Amino acid sequence: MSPTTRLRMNSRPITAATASRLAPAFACLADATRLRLFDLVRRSGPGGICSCDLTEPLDRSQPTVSHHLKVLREAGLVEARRDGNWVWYSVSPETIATMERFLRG
Amino acid sequence: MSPTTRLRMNSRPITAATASRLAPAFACLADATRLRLFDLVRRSGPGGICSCDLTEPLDRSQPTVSHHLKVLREAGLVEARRDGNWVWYSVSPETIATMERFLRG
DNA sequence: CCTTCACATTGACAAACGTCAATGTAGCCA
DNA sequence: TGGCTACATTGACGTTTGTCAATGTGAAGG
Repeated sequence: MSPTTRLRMNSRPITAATASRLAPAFACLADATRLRLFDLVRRSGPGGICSCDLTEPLDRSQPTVSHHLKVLREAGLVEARRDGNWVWYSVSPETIATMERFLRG
Repeated sequence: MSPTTRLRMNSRPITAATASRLAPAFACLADATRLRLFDLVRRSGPGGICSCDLTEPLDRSQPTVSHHLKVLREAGLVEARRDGNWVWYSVSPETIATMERFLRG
């Protein structure tokens, strides 16, 4: 018989469905470029940062940065606000808080 | 001139090197199966959980579970302790704490 | 209109990833 | 020694991912 069969768990493990909702959020920060991108957006404060100011510090092409911003936006890590020609990105705190709660256990 | 050129940042953004060290930790939890695997290990408490008790609740083959455990171990999220034929896995808290600090900002 | 600027989308490609069947390895016990 | 058990490794496969060049879109200014 397997050794932990009779061990009691502290609480229920997360379901496969919950994991499938949580994993994409972690996947957002699984790439170094995207992690730095998120970091830059977060440090820009509540006003946000313009997309055009992100290409140079990341040393990536404009389409690549645009792609990563889309991934971050669709996962709910950042939000975009249009102002004329410019698009300002800022942090959307809810998903980050969910990830933090999971890590805390 | 770009709109945020003269904005002052709260502090320095993380370097590319730091991001390259942090991203693999997030990549560990970027897959739903591996996230559930980590969750199961964590809930098993300080004594850890035996590898053979992880295959069935995850509905994955034994080599797949073994592979994911290796990824988690090499990233410093879990640690393994051998006891005869069995291998017990438990959480290694340091990397998780680093991820948590990053999320907190 | 026409141009320019900021940003998004498409298409393509190499690299990385998740998965399993098959096989290998190491420890226990008779 | 031989066999059984728990786990690791290998090899192969289709899928996903990060990247950029080329192109598209939409808003502002003349």
